[in-house]
Amino acid sequence: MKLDFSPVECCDSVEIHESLLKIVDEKMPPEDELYDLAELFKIFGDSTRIRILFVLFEAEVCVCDLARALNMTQSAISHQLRILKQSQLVKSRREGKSVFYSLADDHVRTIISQGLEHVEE
Amino acid sequence: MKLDFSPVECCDSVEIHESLLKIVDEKMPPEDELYDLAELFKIFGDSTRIRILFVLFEAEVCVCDLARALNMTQSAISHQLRILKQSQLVKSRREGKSVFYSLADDHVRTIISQGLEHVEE
DNA sequence: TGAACATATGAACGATTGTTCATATGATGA
DNA sequence: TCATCATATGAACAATCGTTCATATGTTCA
Repeated sequence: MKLDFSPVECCDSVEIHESLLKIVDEKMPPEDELYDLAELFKIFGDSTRIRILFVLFEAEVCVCDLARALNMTQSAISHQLRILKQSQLVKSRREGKSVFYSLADDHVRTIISQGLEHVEE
Repeated sequence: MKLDFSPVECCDSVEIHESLLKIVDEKMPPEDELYDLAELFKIFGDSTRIRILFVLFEAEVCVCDLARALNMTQSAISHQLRILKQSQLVKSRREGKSVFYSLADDHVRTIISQGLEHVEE
């Protein structure tokens, strides 16, 4: 990440450059928020997790059923559920031997359906 | 991905299992759509690309200014812009030696701000 | 308590990702 | 045409990711 603010600007427009820095300063969310945001979208960036979420949109489901419904191993699903839970997109509840997972809040639904709209057009 | 639909069901509730498969069949978007959706969110799952998009929310900018504003190499930015363009989140326009990038549509804004809401709470 | 079942988790693996470096392409103006 | 500036891109690298396998933890019931 080498940077050279030499007196001779590239794009030869110092003004645009200045106003750009102003934009970055004023409108760009703080570093940690950007990081969290990217981290959130990263969660949605895997089709296994998306499929899990689509199931949870409709019902509270235990790990074993989730695995069979999505045709994947229990371990793979469990690992992904852990990631979803750590990101607080999903919550769990134990009932006997089983653990039932459900959506943590309805925000997820909105984000995913916005994404779907973009993809479907 | 070995799966064993033995007669003895785990979670011992065949009914829930059946209704789950119904959900998956009826409510789950088709395979390729899920893939595209994950692919879309993957794009947002990197803070460099998010920062680029935040700048483009405010202005049409050339690669060189983008690189300086975000304090990154021209090459790194160019690579990411290519990804953003391939996903049709961003469009470009040549003006002399420079290439100016801008948002392809306002859908992006909505998706990102939904994400921000979730992160900020 | 011990067998059986449901879930969680650590290590290991191949696959994918983002950046860097070097260089190619494209445009301008002398 | 040549030098220069702006951008694009291919190869290489370390880092991260998702799955599998083996196994640990937790719960129930006999």
